[in-house]
Amino acid sequence: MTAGIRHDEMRKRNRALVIAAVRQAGQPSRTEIVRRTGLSHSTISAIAADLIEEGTMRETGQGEPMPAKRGRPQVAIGLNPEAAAVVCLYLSFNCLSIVLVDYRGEVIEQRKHRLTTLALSRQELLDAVVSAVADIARGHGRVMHIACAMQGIADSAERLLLWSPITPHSNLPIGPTLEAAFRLPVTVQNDCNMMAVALRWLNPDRYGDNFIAVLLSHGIGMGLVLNGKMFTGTRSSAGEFGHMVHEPGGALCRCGRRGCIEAYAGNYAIWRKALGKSAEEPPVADIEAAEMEALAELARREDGPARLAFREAGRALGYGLGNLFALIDPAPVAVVGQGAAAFDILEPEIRRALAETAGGQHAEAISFQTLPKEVPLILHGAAMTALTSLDRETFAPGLSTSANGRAERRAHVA
Amino acid sequence: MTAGIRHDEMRKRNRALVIAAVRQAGQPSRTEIVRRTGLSHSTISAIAADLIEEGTMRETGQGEPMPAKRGRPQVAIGLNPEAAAVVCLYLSFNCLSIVLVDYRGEVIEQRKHRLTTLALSRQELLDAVVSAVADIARGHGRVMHIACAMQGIADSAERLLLWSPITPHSNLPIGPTLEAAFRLPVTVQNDCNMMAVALRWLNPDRYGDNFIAVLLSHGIGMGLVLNGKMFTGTRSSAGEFGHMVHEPGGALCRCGRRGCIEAYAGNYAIWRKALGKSAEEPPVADIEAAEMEALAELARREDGPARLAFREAGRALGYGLGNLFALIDPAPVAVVGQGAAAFDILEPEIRRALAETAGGQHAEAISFQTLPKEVPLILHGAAMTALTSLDRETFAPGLSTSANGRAERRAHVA
DNA sequence: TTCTTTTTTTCGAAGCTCGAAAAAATGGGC
DNA sequence: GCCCATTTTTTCGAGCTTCGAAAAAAAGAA
Repeated sequence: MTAGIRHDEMRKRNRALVIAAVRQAGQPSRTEIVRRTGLSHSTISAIAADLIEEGTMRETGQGEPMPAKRGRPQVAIGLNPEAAAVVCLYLSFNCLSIVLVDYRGEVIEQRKHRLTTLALSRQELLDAVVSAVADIARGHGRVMHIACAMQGIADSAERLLLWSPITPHSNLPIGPTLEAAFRLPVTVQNDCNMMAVALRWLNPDRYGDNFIAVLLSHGIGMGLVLNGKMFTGTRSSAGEFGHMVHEPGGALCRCGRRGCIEAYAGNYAIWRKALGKSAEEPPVADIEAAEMEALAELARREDGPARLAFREAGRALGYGLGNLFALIDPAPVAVVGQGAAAFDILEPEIRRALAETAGGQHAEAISFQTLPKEVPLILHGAAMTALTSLDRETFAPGLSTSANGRAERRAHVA
Repeated sequence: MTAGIRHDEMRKRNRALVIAAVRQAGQPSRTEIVRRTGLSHSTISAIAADLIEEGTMRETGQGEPMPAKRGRPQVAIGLNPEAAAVVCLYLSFNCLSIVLVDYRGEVIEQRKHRLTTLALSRQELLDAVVSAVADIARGHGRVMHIACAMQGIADSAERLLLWSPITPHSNLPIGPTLEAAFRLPVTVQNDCNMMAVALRWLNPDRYGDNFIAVLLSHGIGMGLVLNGKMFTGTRSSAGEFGHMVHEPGGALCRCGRRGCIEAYAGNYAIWRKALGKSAEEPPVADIEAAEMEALAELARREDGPARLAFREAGRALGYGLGNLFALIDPAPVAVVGQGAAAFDILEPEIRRALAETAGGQHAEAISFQTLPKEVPLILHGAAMTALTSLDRETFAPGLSTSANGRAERRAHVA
């Protein structure tokens, strides 16, 4: 049983709706917002006036040069870049990428720190993150949110990094640490989920209510959007696609179990097989991108263990996707990361395996898009997560009239 | 971009909220509704008065004898059983179960028709369904919805039975046929989804926002609730858990493919293996419940092919669940149908396999509940689906005041 | 019988959205 | 260069809805 709709909440929701419409449309006119939200001209006029006066939005002359029509020209409205800023960071193996983004979503500043994540102590790792944030936020007064994306299993509610391949430590309190240091709301999310969020913003036609983002890199990750919502099981991890069992008792996986998809399709698995090593060989910690590229080139050129390795990877991925599709019906797939660069080698085998599964009944109709660079995608997803959270929680509840007082009183009581 | 909230829609939603609260609580007082919905006393008083005047709800004296407290006694409110009735039917192998249910959810009448579904022509099957509905609805004027649950793959939007093991025909237009015959809204759903809906109503504490209902019977079916919503992929089928691949290229499945979970854990698979037949043997159409029961008894008593068959079934189920849990995190499981009666034999092997998967990290913590009888569950789920649909679409939009006219005009325009 | 307590209804206030009409801002035509 | 047509945006009054406070109702307790 959800709460009933109160009168003041209606305004709050409609404000949020207007902000969302502007964020999606870029620089819509009031009339365009009317069309998108279904609200009346009068209401949009009132809400827009409020939001402009509060500094959340601003009139931006003519955004795109509208086709010169007769009649009063439309006034474009955009989000005010100075209304807020957010810091987004992506913690991955030996690398901390960090960006400062304005309220519109434009990157203000961008840095990359190299660090040996496996060697750092708990405290050193936390310190590195805190100082990177402090560093990039320095001199920018309006930072209002910090969004963290990370490899591994995150607990979004508690904002912990439960487990990650990049560090031997578990239950890292990234969220609480940042919150204590900066007194700002912090979100902690799995990197693949952030990819999915980004894809949705970048290409809503293709990535609509149901789709899958697969990260093929040293490990295998997945972000799942189902029924129009990011799916994040009970924790924020879910989508442990890479650790579905492909062959019971099969190859040794980084997670210590056997036969996982990742143990056939992760970089380390392809590398291991291509170099003729045993499937029992413990996974190496990292492989240079150039080295994987060289293996792919070799596999393209000649028949041999390299080609076999990629084939086996494709087969594991195909069966895995087929099993997934059996559960959730076929949906568009985005293949992101290192593996996207070698997708030409993987694809035939993926489709062959898919065709043998229930989910792949029309295997040829399933559509893949490849995006080799994952980092910009992940950071963009984190930024949009942070910004939409601001939209809702900071800019929507602030009512301009006295109803505000009422809402606040209620909040204190509850 | 969803539609904005209009003023009249607020009332509509709050009316729906009140109806839902009453349906869940049974016979709440107005004060109890206030507590559940978070709306004010005045609002509840007004909405309740409207709904009672319209005949949707009624005051029902004291529902349960409230503990005699001081003060004005609470007046229990309940749904008016005469406000509507719905017909729910379940079409399964050789059997058509059908019930008439009042608006409160109580069964008024209940019948069971035997028919040889595999032998019937398209038209004969449709006619059988229509005449069964006409039969049970005769003399009950207020039937307002027909809900169909069926084995197989349903297209809920078009209300077709796309494919089913119970008939050689495909794309059966069950929904359109019933709609044409009775001029009533008709819903068509997969049987396992209806089980899940029912479980949620019967035990909301256990079956909350994420859980799994598995039907172990001649075939294997699954209903999935994720993020508090029935998950029904792009069509209403999804959850083809039984056709996830357990062993690539393995045993022959009823679907014609190889290695599906069902080809190890369906009744026909257990029977085939227990009787020492080859895994290549084409699946038989049906097996008597008594015969399966006898096999289970044999497996309990002595080591041998029967026990082996159940073990293999458990192993396939365990790996399948483990792979599912890898994707969606562990969740409570309800095991329904024939297989629930033999769950004592299956469980150890299920847990053993689970423990070898990523999703089964804490295999012993995953909790199973067994419910041997699936039919009442399926019919109850269909009834609740029909009734909540009525709640929303028939009783919530009917505003008592003149705002109604406005909403109707709008609906015509749109 | 009167007082206390709890539930339910009534009543006025405040806020929101809406439709219609007015105002604003521009291009087109003569 | 002026006036009209057209489109966008704002203004204004009406109509609902929710809410809080106070009153009314309906019992048990003293």
